[in-house]
Amino acid sequence: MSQSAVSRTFTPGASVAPAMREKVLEAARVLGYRPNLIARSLITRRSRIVGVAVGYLRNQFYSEVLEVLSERLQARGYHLLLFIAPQRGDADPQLEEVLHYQVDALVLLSATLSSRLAAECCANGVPVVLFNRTTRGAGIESVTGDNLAGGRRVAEFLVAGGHEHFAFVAGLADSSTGRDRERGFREGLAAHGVTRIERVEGDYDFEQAGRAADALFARPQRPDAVFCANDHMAFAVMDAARRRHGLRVPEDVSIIGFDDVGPAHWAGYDLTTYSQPVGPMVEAAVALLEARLADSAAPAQHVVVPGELVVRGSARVPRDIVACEGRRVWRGDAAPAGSPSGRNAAQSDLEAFSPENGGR
Amino acid sequence: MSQSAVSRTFTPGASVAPAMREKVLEAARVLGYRPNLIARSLITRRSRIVGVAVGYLRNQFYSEVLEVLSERLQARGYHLLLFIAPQRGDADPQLEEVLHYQVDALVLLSATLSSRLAAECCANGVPVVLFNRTTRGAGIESVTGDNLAGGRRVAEFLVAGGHEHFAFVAGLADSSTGRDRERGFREGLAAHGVTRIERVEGDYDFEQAGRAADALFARPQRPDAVFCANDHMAFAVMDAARRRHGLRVPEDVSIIGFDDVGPAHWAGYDLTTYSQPVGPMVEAAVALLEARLADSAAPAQHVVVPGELVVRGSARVPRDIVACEGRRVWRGDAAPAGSPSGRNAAQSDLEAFSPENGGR
DNA sequence: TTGAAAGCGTTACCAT
DNA sequence: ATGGTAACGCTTTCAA
Repeated sequence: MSQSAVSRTFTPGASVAPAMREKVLEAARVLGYRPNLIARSLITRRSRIVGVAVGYLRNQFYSEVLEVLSERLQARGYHLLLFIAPQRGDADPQLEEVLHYQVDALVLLSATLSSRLAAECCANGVPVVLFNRTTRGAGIESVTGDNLAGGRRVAEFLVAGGHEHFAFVAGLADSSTGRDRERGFREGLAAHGVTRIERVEGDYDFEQAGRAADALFARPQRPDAVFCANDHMAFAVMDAARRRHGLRVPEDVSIIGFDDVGPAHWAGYDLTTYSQPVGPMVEAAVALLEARLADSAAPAQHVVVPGELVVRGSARVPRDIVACEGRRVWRGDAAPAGSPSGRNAAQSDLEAFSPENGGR
Repeated sequence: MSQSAVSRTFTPGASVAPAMREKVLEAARVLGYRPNLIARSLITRRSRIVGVAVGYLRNQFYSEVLEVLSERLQARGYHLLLFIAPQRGDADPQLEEVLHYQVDALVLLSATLSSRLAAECCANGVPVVLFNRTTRGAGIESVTGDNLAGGRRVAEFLVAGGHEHFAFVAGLADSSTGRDRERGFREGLAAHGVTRIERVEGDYDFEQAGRAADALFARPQRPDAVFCANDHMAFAVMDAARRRHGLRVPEDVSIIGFDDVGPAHWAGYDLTTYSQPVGPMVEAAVALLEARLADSAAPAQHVVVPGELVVRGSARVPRDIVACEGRRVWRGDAAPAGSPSGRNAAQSDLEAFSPENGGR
């Protein structure tokens, strides 16, 4: 039988007689033959490989995203060539190699990876999706959480909780995500006349955030409300507060993060945080990718996926907090329309405050 | 200029005149030309791609391994095609697709992935390295921590700490790793005449481990020493003990894990655990891979990388504990020869017990 | 429905 | 040192 027959057998929907099909399949079984996808991609000019670059996996947010992204992409028949940026030094030259594999698209999973490369890919006709980051450059898709609204809502919540001395643990300076969270936070506080905010740099790094917190808690006017640019740093800040400065959380100091990663609901931290819903964010990224792959002329979009304030035990709660479906919600000014409120919800879920559910 | 000239320009160490080299490079710059690694691999029959399959990334051990593995592989010019096994259902058919990309080797990063596929690859001449798992099947390389010794040492430590009622939170039944840890634990206890061990199934899953712990702590004879088959489950067990059963750790119950993942040293958990050193384990895996790639007839090896008991605050310590270089070590019976002990070490590092260093 | 032949971008080999 | 050409394993096009 001919090459063509074999090709058709392994091409879904090709016209091949059942008899021939069986013959080919049988021969393949005997010979241990597998179609070589690399050779295929040479002629079809589609590798069905998506390059994924990520800064670090220690921040669980990225592990979670990678896990879901991989699942969704695999479900659509894509495979994923992983690139993890080295700790120190410029990642670009190495990342560039990924492009040599003729990836169909590139997902940049990091608040900090260079956008020079993104622009270059884009110029070469390789769709790029920035995940958890934006850029001004045209033609580049991006998906982020609602950093601005999140920062603002955290500010509202902390003000309503009666806090007086505010601090912000920043990420990296060249991260649009961190900047937006900070801007939202500042705007939210400014709306209540608060302009003085202690600021330290955590660099999105656990150890560095711990040191920054040490400095913060040693200042003469110790803050009683700390907003961290992500959960990963918030854990370090909580460690510093409780273990090294003898502070009780939230009695002495309230700490709030951003992302709502897995460990945020672990009892050891029980972190109040603003969520970035991984499922919807990944779904948006994949949709953007497919749209672009189908029509390369489609205009680049920037999708903002809404999150919510997840009220747990690491921050003092305002008096008007309410229990709803086993969790605490705070309406504040910014609650979505139609969200439950008032006595009924509170009534029906009073057990929400039992220790099992995050009461403190 | 010819194709050959271009090829040589991009082949390190090929003989090409500087003038020609420049000419080619200049043309490439103008045209935006990049060598197509896919086409190259078609002829060289080496893709420089390593397939990496992993069960889940929520267990930080695997995120950490993936991060280091990626770094080491990239440093050697390999790239990594990632496959994450879906939560439910058989992963084999999907994983099989990875093989169609002509990967140079396959790393199975999971205590539970099927070994049928491993055998098949091996038959096709694709080297396979099992990471954190072994198999009886011949021809398959593997790297594990010292599960047996670890389990035994944990047993010794808990006995020396004066515990009386022991429990084991198991992983999955078809995991050689989990079985070895349990066997070591049982042997270690048996050496001291303890044969009664409460056993629950945690399935390597956070939620399941939490439920298992709930059952455990509700039993009439509550254990005062719990060994968990990995850290990931130990966190859940600690949460259950402290939050849902009002138990103090380690006063009421000692909890010990296995792996020494990042969060184990976070103050919220401060977990005593037996380490699996990620760096050396990955190094071993890569060495195995390269040896096999260089000489495909080399006999398969099974490398066991030694770990150590990392003494922190989640388990009651024996009286003969000693401070050494900022950390607590317990000599017990199993200490490596030449490890520091006695008054000098203890003396020189008394500050090891300050709060900053994990004292409790 | 099937087969023959061209061609995808590269390297290997052999001439020059 | 350089160029020509075959080959890698596949899909595509065209003819039968």
